[in-house]
Amino acid sequence: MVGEGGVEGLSMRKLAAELDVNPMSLYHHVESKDALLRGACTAVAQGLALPPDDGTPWQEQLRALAHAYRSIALSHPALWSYVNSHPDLVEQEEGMWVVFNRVLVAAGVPAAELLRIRTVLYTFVSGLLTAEAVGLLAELDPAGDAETTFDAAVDLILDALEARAT
Amino acid sequence: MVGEGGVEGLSMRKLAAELDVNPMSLYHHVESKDALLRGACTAVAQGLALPPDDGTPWQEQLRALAHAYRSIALSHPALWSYVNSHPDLVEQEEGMWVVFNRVLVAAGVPAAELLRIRTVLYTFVSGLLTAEAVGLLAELDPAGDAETTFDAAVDLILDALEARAT
DNA sequence: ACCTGAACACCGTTCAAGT
DNA sequence: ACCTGAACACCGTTCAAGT
Repeated sequence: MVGEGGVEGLSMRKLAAELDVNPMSLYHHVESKDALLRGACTAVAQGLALPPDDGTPWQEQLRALAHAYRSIALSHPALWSYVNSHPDLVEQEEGMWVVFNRVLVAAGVPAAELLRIRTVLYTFVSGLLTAEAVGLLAELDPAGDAETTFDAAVDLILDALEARAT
Repeated sequence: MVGEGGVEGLSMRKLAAELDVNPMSLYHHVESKDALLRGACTAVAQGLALPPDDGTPWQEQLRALAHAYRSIALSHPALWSYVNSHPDLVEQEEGMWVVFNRVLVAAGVPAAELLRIRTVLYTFVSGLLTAEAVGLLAELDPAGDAETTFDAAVDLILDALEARAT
């Protein structure tokens, strides 16, 4: 909500100015700039629309999870890149990891490899979204449409998982 | 070389202090802090060991390229994360993209999909390396070894490419 | 309990002045 | 051609003092 403007141009002083208040008054409601950003991150993370555990095939659920994640990530690119450089914040996304596990198990990933595969797939998607958020995607594939590229990426992951299951 | 110490704690003033010189003297040799960082980035990028075009199978060449990239990326994590948020710097890695193209063509990727596949694979690997550089990898998969995780990731990509080729 | 002004220790960068 | 000091417009944060 605050970082809506630019990227990381948020400053306590500007924020205070926008709120018509003394910069130092902020420190009565938040411990530090980092604490404020963390709060904002967990707030937007709440908006992640996790696919329910109905009977739909795992492929569809994985696709749904990926798109839900893309949706919130790109809704606040600045905050998301902040999350991505703060491991503890990523790990804190409890619900997501639970759903991710469930889907991968359904996909036939053996328990011994679950953590590794999950981590690899998460960082893969995370890398693509970072590229999109930062404008790298448009630079590397100017003719391509971001959404279809994302779909292609998810397809590629599904291919790999299915190849691995057999 | 300069950013060896921490992450982005490099400041023109500290750098000048370390060089026992007036902070403002630096601006006679470099246009700005950004220009300096760009210079450093292209300097380390020179060290990328591209796999030669001998007859070795594309799988091996792709693996070699991936590991070479990981090697320079992790040798200067701070600079690399700087590169990753500056699309023009990424694109500038001419030689790498040429080799990447050659390998993907050898892997049977049709010309029409080359750019998209290449972009997706690059951002995938980039995401994993970012996770490793920032400590996210260790947090998400504490028991895992970073190198074997990277190998697994490359294997997954090879699986997907092979599945796609048939 | 909340707010405030002054202050501290930093930034990147400009610019006029020196050698 | 190179260096320099002072200055500008910023940061996040502390702290003593106010209401």
